Amino acid sequence: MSNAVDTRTLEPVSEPLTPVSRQERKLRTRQALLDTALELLADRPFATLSLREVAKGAGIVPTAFYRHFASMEELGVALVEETTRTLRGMMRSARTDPDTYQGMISASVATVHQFVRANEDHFRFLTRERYGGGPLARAIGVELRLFSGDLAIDLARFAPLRSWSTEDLHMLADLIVSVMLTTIVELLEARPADDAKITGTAEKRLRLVLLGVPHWKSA
Amino acid sequence: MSNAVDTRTLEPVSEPLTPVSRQERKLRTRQALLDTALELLADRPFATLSLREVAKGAGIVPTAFYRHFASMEELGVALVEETTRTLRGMMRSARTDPDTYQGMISASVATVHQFVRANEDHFRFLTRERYGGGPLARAIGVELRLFSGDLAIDLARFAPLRSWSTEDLHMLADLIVSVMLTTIVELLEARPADDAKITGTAEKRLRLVLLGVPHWKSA
DNA sequence: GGTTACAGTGAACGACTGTGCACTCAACAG
DNA sequence: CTGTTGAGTGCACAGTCGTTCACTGTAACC
Repeated sequence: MSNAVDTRTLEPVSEPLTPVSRQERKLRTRQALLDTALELLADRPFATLSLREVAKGAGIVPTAFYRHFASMEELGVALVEETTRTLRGMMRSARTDPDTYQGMISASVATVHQFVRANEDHFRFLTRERYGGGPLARAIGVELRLFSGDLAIDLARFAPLRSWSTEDLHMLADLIVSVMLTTIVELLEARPADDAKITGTAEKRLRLVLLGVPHWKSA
Repeated sequence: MSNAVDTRTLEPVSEPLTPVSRQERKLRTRQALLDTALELLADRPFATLSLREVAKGAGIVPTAFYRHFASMEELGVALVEETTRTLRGMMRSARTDPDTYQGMISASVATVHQFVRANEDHFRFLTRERYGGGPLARAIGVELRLFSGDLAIDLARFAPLRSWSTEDLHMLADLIVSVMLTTIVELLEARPADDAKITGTAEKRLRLVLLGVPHWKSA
């Protein structure tokens, strides 16, 4: 019930009695840059971030930014990688033994719910930039396709889907991913009080989709 | 096969022999502002547009912009209204007599395809800003919910859906809308050569969803 | 212990931003 | 015909932006 991944590490609690090595300091400022960027991104698109404010938020002077990234776009790519790790963690966590449909559905929705609430910034960034255009959207698109591909492979292990063509499996996986993305956006837009209703609807949608599976003919 | 809506009217072909009234000139510059904005938005989010470049594109000086909109945000809202008209036109065009599922599915997908290709800028703007945050995303969200509500009412007329609760009807409508949105994004990201494949997949997804309908129990 | 590598500094640049203000000049109302 | 209205102009302003360059101080290396 608590295998969420939290990457927030803004400040170490203890003073650096250990004088902290040089490269560790560097890594720390790099992470501070990523963290403040993600924080600022809570309510605006990436393209409106300025190098200067990210640097200021991380506590360094603007020009020092270049010691870590060649440009804001490069930071954006790093951000995609970081948030993508969360996504993969979620997938790993949701992978379950071929059980009943209903069990799989509610477990998956619960996992999504839990990861979204534990890493709101990451998912906000991902869903916001997914359709935002530019290189970030493309990078996220690639990642989501990989994700969907993995899901297709997982689905192939279920008995009723053994006979499906890989094309149809991908179609189903994409459908499920798009339902999940919709759910994620709904969660991010709502107050946590409405979580139960949203996850309930999500489960219904997935049930309806999977209800068609036994009657599918590829035509 | 050609009831698409094209709002592009950058320049009138004929010289204004009719001296054009004052308010008509004003409307024309206003439209020029909206048109250039939409054009610039083809490959970047709205938040990165500057008042100055929109004004320049419309052929007026920056300060004259304020004769038409109090701020860029107000122009954005007007843009949402404009693109939303296209969306409603699409819905009107897709409304069809309760026929076979398959007929309804392919007709709807064809309508979406046709409208997207005829108004790429509008749909690009809508899908880009839908998740972009800020007041525009909220305005678009409201509009999409209306759209989904209308669809739910239409769905209620189909025999197999007569007995469904309104809640479940909304769930189904949302599901269909999200499939359609996914399809729209795919169309906008792909070259027109791949249109057939994309619409084919879209039809499959809808077929699968509707296949579950007869077996649905709200549970 | 002397030297080097390098994260971070601070001033400066040219370009671009939104907005205020006084203006022009043609369509309109009386 | 005369006076008013208002879309569009031109200048000016105070900020912010990304990026340059020469610099400082210290951890790491031989």
